[in-house]
Amino acid sequence: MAVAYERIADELRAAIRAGELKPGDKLPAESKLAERFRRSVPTIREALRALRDEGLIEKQHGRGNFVRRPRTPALRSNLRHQWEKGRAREPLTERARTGATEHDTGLTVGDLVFHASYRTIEAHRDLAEAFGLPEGTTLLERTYRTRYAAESAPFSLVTSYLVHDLIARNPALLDEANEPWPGGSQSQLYSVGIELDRVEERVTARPPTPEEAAELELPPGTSVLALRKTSIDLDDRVVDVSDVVLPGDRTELLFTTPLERW
Amino acid sequence: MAVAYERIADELRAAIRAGELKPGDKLPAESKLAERFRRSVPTIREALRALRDEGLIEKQHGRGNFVRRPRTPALRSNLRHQWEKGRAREPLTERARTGATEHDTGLTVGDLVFHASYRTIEAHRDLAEAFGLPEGTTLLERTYRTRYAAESAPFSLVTSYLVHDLIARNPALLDEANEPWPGGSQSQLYSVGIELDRVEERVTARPPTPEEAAELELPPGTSVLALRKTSIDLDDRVVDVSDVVLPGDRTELLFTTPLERW
DNA sequence: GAGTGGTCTAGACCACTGT
DNA sequence: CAGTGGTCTAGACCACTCC
Repeated sequence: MAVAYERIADELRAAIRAGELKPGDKLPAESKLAERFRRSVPTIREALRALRDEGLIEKQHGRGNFVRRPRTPALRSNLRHQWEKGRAREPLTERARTGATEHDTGLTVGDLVFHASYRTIEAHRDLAEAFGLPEGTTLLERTYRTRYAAESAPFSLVTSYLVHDLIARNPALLDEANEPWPGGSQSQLYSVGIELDRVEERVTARPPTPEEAAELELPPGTSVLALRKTSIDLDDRVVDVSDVVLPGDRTELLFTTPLERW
Repeated sequence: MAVAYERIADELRAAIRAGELKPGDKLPAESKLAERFRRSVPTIREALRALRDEGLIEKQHGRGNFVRRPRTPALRSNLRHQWEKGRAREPLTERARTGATEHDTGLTVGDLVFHASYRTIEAHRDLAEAFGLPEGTTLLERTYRTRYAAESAPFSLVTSYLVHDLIARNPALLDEANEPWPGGSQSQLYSVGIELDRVEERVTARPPTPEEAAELELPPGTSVLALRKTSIDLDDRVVDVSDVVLPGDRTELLFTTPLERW
């Protein structure tokens, strides 16, 4: 114990928690801290790295080290699924007005930039299990990015899988040029006669891969929420599996569980 | 670009992803890697740190660097809330048989070790907002730890808040010596005439604080799930607010959203 | 150009693991 | 004891930001 960089990190952490250093404040230069604590610069940097890994500070090359501001999180509620289900059978003009993300965020369609790309793949083991189908089943893989028009980073990375044979009845569903499909996935499934019974979402947290960190513009010292959404129809078939990666520091998932009366 | 430690990390990462280095495998010693890549040891360590921060490898002092094995996650389903509600009014003997965690995990009561401590506090702003009550309202703060008998680290850190005046009618609720209360929180609330209408859970992900990392025995390069559970009764009152911290690498949250029929 | 953080070196010494 | 990772030094040079 009593390792130098830990003592330094403890002291700075205490100052931040006590509010002596407020969000947005600049820390003294690394060379100044080295003088103050009578340690070499690399040792100071070790302490600062620990604080960065906790999400407490942010390093800005050429500018300094700053106390990080907590992010205001975007909300994603599971009520969106019921809302989307109600939307799915509405006339096109109504559906086109706004989507589930707009419903969650209170934004309008013009605030968001949307991109999708499709390809067909064969189910590997993980996906085959999720669908309850044999390995090698043909799937349609759809990759989605949505971002605020004013920001460069998308707020989620979505990969959705559909069983090719289930949706091939409506060829429009196989063409990415038809995205964004007004009314969302449930409307697409409705066009081939599928109605959802329930949605299951599995949530875990982990550090981002370098690819995810780059695409979501995540600073070091942040986590992602990994969400696997499984949509199940009235016949208990899994009709859609979606993997969603969300930045942990700017996303809040809200799940409401209604309870039956006594 | 083309920074030395990034190239080295990329090469090792590719080897792990390709399966050339399998989970549990030992990497070459840092000094060997330094020779192989013709770089100094600190540079190698920088690359290894990046891989550790991604959760790909694990450092073991005096032994070596190892490819990390994926953890098998414990499941926590929101169906537990309805299950607990049904349980709350059962006779004591029935309630004592098993709790919600046992329901989720399939374990029996003897597999788990439980600890609780109580104290009264005054609501600060964050909590007052969550309850929709004035700041300074007296709350009962309950801190819970549950762990597998065979493991030393708890699998969750739970802090629950109840409005003191709402539950004071039953003095047994104010004494931590009565924990674990058979049937859980909903049974406790039932003893003062409260029935829940719904449960709301807000989920975010972030790196652990050093205190959380120590208590949950989290290795560096892991994230936690931070869950705030709000219990709302039939009169739309918030009757319980619980903050739950779960290790991201060994927890999976499952939320099922049933949908109304067309 | 001054100030600041980013990368890297070459090596010392300590602490832990296993034989 | 040998092997390995953990901490730390003192300094060089590069890259970015801002005046």
